[in-house]
Amino acid sequence: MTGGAATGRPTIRDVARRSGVSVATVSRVLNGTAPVAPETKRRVQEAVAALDFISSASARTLRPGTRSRAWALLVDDVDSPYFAELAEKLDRAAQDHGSTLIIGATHKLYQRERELVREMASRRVDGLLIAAASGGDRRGSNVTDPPTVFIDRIPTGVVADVVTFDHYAAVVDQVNAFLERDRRRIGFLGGIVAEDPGSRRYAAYADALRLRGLPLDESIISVLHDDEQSAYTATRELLAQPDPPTALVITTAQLLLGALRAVHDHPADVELSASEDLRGSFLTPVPLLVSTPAVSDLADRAASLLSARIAGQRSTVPESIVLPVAQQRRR
Amino acid sequence: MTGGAATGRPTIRDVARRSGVSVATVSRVLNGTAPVAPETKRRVQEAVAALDFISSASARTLRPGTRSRAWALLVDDVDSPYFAELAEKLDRAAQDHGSTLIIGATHKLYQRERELVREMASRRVDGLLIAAASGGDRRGSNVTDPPTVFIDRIPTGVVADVVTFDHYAAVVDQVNAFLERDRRRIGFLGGIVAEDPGSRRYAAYADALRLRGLPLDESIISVLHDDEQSAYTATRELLAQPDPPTALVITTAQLLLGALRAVHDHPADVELSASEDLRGSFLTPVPLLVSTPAVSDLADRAASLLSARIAGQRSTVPESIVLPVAQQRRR
DNA sequence: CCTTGACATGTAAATGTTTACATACCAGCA
DNA sequence: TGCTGGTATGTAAACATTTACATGTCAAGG
Repeated sequence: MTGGAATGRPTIRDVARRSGVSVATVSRVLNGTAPVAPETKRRVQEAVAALDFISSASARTLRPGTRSRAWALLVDDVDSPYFAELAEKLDRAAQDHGSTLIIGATHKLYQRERELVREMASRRVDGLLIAAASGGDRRGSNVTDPPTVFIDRIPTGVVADVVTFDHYAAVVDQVNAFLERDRRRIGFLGGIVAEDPGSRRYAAYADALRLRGLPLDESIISVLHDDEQSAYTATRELLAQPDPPTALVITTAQLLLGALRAVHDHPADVELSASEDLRGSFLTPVPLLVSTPAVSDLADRAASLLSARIAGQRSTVPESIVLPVAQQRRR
Repeated sequence: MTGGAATGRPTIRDVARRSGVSVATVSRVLNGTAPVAPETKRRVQEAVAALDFISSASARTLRPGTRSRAWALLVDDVDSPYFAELAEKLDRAAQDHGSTLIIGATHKLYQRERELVREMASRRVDGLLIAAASGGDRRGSNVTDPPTVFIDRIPTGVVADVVTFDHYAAVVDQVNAFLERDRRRIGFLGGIVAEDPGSRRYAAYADALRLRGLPLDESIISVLHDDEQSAYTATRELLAQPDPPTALVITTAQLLLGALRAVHDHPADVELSASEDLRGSFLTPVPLLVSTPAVSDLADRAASLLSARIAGQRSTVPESIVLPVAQQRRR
């Protein structure tokens, strides 16, 4: 039994013993921080291989001034299509910076988000990427928190680095596109999320109509839970009215899915637009305009902003980056 | 400046100093491991709150016999629809077990997978969930590795815990469903992945045909890269032949997407089946039968198997769980 | 009054790694 | 010979936390 402690993993001491040198020398071989005689180096490497030694990140991180080489990403849910692309890009970015990405899902519970922030702080992550709803107020969060970048969510009560899309302009574009196609009775289908970016989208819808002198008609506005079934029901009800909308502005992918199912099951003369895309949206039975935010750009910007913060200047004034959103016609 | 080391975070010493007790007492208050006088406890908690003290997971994990309370999940890519559901469930499961899930993407590179396994070992995760392609041979991996459960991938060269779906039976069911509907000229569209589960699916397709006395016709079998564009082209070519297939067995969601786009753009008398579903698949222009594996069951089984391994019996014989796959008609 | 034991708290060792500092050796040179 | 300086290596402290062990106080029971 050469083995170290209860974990069963060999330690640097085991390697040192086996190769007949001190732990310092082993460390130097491992990190190449100082010259080591070729013969010694060979013996150490042999021992490392034989024992399958893997140094403990915990012990390494313990020393002051050392990075944990871990980034944390907080999202609402892991299984949203928007998240998938974001996580993919951020994972690559973190990897490019030699770090591991730790993902936490808040399920839109602010309480859970706070827990996760502490959890990540406990793991001493080098940086925090928050793409979660963050319903609560962030005031009072300590300055000793790790550097944080908010992604597509504008936090309340704190000035921080933010990278976001211009969701407002995107919805305005959608409304204008409808008007150009002579669709003037434009309804709205959105989630009840009071937070960003849902609120920005509704504001854009309302403002765009007002600007064109069109009335804001509550009978064709539906604000509901962000799930497919609710959207299905709501769409059917909206379209079954005496004077139904001829176009619908939809916010999320979930809602789009429900609306598509509704018009698929019960054809209607309506056009749709959505702020999130869906794989397979080209199969739409009705004309559809979707926003295709460049999520990979978003991720890149967030990653480089974060890595800059980690690298140094925490005193600099917070940055706020707003990316434009393109629209794509699916039919 | 009460602050501790370079990280800027207060340490347990800072809390001790501020509340006028020893570090041991602070630890006891934090963990409730021993009785502490009410007044003392109050003072400590006050100091903890004032300093926003969060104990270092690294330091805690250092002691032998201590869990890191982290699980690692290795997947091919973060942005596959199959992964999303899996990760969501496993994240919840890990949380239920008081652990954090760390996700790593291998991008189907075996080299990267090996790196990640070491990386996770370095972070001393309590358990490893591998849902990645694992093209390589796992022989020689050290016994001191953390407890590992393979998810929907049967590793070569090692006996380990495995939870998987009966993909073979699923494809056989698909073929039989076609035959019942008098579709006898059944083609195949699959990824070139030599590994599991792609290989199992092709075997099932071939066996099912053979069993019914049908020929294996290479002109309606297409094995290609697992991306949408390849599938689009391949589908068009298959259907443009003199004697085109009247049905297509498709493996992945990516391929299904391409095939759907092809038959959407160029209608044909063909029926499809797929081993993975797609949100919005109900919009299919042709009859479609999809496998709907109960991913949440898979995740649950994997999680409880892993947690059992972590809890104790590593010597027990490896378990192999195979879950059945249901089929759903989308049209 | 002395002993016993419960309870509250402190001291210090231990965990795995890195690194500042010390040591040892050896060649070159005055 | 004695010094200098470079190279290879060892020693031990530091990091943040937990915990075995020690210490001290106090009340109850003899």
